[in-house]
Amino acid sequence: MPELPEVETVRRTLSELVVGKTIQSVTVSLPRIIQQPDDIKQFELDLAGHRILEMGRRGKFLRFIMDGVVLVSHLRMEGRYGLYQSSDPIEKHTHVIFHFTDGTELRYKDVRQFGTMHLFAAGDEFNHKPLSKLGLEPLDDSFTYETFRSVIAKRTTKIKVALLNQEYVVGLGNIYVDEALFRAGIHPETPACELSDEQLRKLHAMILETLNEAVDAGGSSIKSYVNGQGEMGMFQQSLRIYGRKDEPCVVCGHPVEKTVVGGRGTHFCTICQPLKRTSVNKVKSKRHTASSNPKVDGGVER
DNA sequence: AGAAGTTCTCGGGCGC
DNA sequence: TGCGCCCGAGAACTTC
Repeated sequence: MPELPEVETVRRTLSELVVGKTIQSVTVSLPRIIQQPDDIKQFELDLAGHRILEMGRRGKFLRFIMDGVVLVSHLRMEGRYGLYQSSDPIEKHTHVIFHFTDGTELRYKDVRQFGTMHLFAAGDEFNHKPLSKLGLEPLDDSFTYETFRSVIAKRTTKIKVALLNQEYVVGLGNIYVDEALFRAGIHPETPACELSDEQLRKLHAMILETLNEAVDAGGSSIKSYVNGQGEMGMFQQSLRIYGRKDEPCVVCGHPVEKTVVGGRGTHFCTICQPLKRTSVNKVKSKRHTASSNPKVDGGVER
């Protein structure tokens, strides 16, 4: 599925396509997509008559901000949105349709049926799952080296796994984690707590660089991802390590390796991203009271 | 057959 | 021993 750059691209596209439109009715043909409220009929009823004011994003979640309600949508692996005329034929794997008063409709398609939608009263969405426990927003001012280190540096898990955990930093998925680690020259299986200050700084910078470049390019398109207007993102051409198994490393020419880390296919270069077993553990300088959770929300409230 | 861009849940291990 | 945190494995589903 889309990671942050793809979701951001979809958000921008949907801003152009559906902001200002009023929902006349909603049709749900695959109930499992709707997580909140429990009752599908209630979901359909609660949305009818509402106007879309703005498109927001929190991590990989889209927010349809309406007058009084907010629809939180996650595309998971293969969810896609498209704007259609009501007369257009319904394509396969279309699970939710938002019928607008102007005769157009926004359709949600999802081959693997993993996507989710939650409906909340406006402003209440951040108080509940799935948005309540999300970590730092990497394109927000709150994503400084200091806040990044505060959530990552003490983790004993592999750095790739830590970066994929949305409770620490949001928006990174399998592609961009591999890309950022490659650019930073860090082996994906390095325990996060063994990274030097210098490595963490480099990693923080490369996460920003990779995500910003990808957003500017409109995201990547590995398989089924297409933005709201049906165009392919261009960043795929800029991927340096992801999907390049056995190809020569763009830096050193050594064949790119692929393994499994945290259950995910993982690409890396053994030369450019060495796994140091030396573990010259740097002393964790003054760690604050470990138990009192400093509540890192980095929320984009408003 | 196995893997595919994600996340949730469950259970075991570890430290306090 | 008990509790909480943390981590790894498996599951959710369809397609190629």
